[in-house]
Amino acid sequence: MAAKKLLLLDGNSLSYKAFFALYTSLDRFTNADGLHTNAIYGLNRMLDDLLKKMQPTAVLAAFDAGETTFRTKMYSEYKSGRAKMPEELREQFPFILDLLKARGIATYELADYEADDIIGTVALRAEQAGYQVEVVTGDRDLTQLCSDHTTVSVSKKGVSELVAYTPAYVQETMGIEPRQIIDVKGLQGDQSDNYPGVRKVGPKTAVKLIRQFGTIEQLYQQLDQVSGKKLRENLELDHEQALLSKQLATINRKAPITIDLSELTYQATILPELADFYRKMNFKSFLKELGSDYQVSPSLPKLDYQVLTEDNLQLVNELGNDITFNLEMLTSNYHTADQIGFVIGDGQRWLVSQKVELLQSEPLRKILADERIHKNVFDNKSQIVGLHRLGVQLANVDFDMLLASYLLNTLNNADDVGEVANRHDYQQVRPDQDVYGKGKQLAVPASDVLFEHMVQKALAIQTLKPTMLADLKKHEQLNLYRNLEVPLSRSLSDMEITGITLNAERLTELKSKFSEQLAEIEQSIYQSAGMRFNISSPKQLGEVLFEKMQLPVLKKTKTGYSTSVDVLEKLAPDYPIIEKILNYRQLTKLISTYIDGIIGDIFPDGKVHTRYLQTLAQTGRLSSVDPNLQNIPVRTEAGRQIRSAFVPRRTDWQLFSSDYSQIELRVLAAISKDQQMQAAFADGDDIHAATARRIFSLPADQPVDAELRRQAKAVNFGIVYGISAYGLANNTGISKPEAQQFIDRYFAEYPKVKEYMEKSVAFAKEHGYVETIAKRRRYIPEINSKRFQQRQFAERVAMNSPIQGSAADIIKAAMVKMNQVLRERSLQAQMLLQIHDELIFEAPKSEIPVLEQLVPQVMDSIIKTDSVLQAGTAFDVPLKVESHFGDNWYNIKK
DNA sequence: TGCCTCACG
DNA sequence: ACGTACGTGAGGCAC
Repeated sequence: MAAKKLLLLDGNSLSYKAFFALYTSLDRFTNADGLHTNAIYGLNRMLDDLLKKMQPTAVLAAFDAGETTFRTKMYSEYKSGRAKMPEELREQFPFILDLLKARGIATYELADYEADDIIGTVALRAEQAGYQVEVVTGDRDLTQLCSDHTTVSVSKKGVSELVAYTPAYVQETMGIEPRQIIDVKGLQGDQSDNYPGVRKVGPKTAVKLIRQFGTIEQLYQQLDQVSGKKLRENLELDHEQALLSKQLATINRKAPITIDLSELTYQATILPELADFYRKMNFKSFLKELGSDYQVSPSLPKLDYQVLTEDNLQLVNELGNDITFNLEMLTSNYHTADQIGFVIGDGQRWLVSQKVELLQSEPLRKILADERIHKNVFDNKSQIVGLHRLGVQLANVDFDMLLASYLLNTLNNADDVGEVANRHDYQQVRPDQDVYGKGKQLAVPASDVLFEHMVQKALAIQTLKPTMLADLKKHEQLNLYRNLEVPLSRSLSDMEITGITLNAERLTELKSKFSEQLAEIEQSIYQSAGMRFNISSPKQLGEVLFEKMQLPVLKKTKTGYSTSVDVLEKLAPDYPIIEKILNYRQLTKLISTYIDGIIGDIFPDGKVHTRYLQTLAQTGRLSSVDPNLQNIPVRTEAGRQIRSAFVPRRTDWQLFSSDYSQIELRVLAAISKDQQMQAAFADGDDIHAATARRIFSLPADQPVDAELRRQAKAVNFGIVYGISAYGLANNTGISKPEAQQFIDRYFAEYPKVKEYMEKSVAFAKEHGYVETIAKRRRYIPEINSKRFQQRQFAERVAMNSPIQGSAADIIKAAMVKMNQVLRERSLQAQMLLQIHDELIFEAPKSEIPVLEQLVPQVMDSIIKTDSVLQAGTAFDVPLKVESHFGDNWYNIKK
């Protein structure tokens, strides 16, 4: 029989060690529920190492049961004055117990006893039963247990390095026997456990005395033989304390433990629960180490499904009226992705196929378009667009799992059913990447694998629907979900499908123009530098400017010299090369991103079909990809010319644009209820000038100096971003004290704005999130972070998100309404783009007068007419909309 | 893949 | 003492 080996773990001290070893990464280790996982992770790493190294046949992890023990009864000050356990660690203990359970490791705690006593008692019993015992702890106190059969390993800094204490090692390093450790501690006391020992006796003296006398008791019997008068006096004075301290230091090896050694048997087999646990904790690397068998929870029943063919299509007619559907696509861009199959079912019956053309058959087409049948999908927009490519309609989408997940918590988003389901405690779906691979390996798997995966996804959607809808209700977000985001997903699909027409010739024309200028500038830069180099390489450019040419270094980045615009602009007046570099940068940016980039995105129909990401931005804004049409240049003339390539679909059509004027400041005025600011908007004032008048105490009847207006404008921006003096100073070139003065003046003039900022932060601290006028939430767990920098950032987020997010709510509501109104009036005009505070349409010239009246009317009345926006308190600020039109985007004028 | 830079609101 | 303006996407470089 193999040697019996027992591993005893000091659960508390090792958890502490693991927690602090990964303390700097505290915020990187969180799972979907916001639980910190660093200690759990660190402990698991340690377990992996230990189990491999020691190969135990039995394992026990011992824990402290509570704060009061027999020791506190002996001495009430025992362990008092200790720093409280950080909340970020405390919350991890229940899961540490789960981890151990999932690893098949026994755990034990006992009222009135510490983990040490459990370990001491079990170690003794195990020694007697013939075990080799290995104790692992972060606490040196346990070294008193080491013997010929017991080794005590203490983790040093971090958790990976262990120092093994054997009797020989104790003798060698301390010059005493293990059993004498308690005598030494009795004399010297223990600061962290808060018991005193004998005054003026430290480790050196204590060891010397114990080496001479053997034990504390023998020492006191022969006190007269102690050398040193003062020492003798002190020993005498603290006689009782010494004995008490020894008692406190002594591990109780006869604790009334009810667990039997036979219950500690450990088998190194992997349990399915462990994989589930890793998934719940978001431990991707550990999950991977388990191997492919454990990537999916194996405890599932085999799924039943039928493969649809032309011959059994009537099966779809037997489905109920709450249907889950997914058109499976291989890549994320659903405008172009390979459509590799579909699944449709009602929870009772699942039907699958790889032949997406079957969706065009009458029975399927009819069900998908049926207004009376509820559909559940993962991403409505992708489904509408994907089906549209097949000429199939999708109606009455009741549940969009991705949208629901995003509204519940903006962080719970991914273009993957498995990942999103995971964040809602549903662990049965593999991530797409597992099934389809990535990069070069991306491929459609064997049909049974594909079908199984598609059905798992559909089942997840169907299963999570009731709980997620219930959660939305709890958040009071059903209105936001049903009447804003879901309808918006349809409007966005329309916009994406329509696309915007590009004049590709115009782009190539601009490219040759820019390229010519670029070639000249390039040569001129090489001449100034006296060498050729890659100007686009920040590294090489930094070397040329700051080493070869010896320009002053104003700012550095992590990896070298900063060559960003703000740095270069400061240098520009003194060094002619700088202007050329900035010019070079601008032209290369225009060519690569906005000319070559966009040309690469043009579809055969001559248009670009961007995708609006509806579930990404943490504030509730949209974003735009492939291509990004929300950052087409406008601020410089050269850049702006790119816009001339964006044209209406026909020459007798026009582009029409309406934008909200200062929507974020109006939102701020409304939600803060600041009378001064509201009055300025009600009177139709120039808000930046009005702000300048107030903070600089200018007379009401005089025009405001342009420079002062500019500064006031910067302060207004700063306010919206969650102001700090440092940030304002940095961004405007004024000094920090000056910036602080501006801010103080601002808050004095707009007191309710200040109050709003404070309230927002306080709300976030109390609830962990902030919300917009439409009840959109953003969770900000960092608001209570111990780290100043993180907390500071979280506070700015708490101030800014309701403002940016409410503005997003408003324009989204306007978009839904606009789409509806255009349809009702049977206008040919179509909405094409949304750029945060601006909507762009194309329309026949003849409809322009209609739009000029209609669009601003819808946009500025939306706050009064839309039910979703009424969720919050009254919005007492008028919205202002400005409109423009022209025959291309560059020419859009009033 | 991470960093830097720069385009927009 | 700390070192930030808020929210995004894309391209090029260097590893």
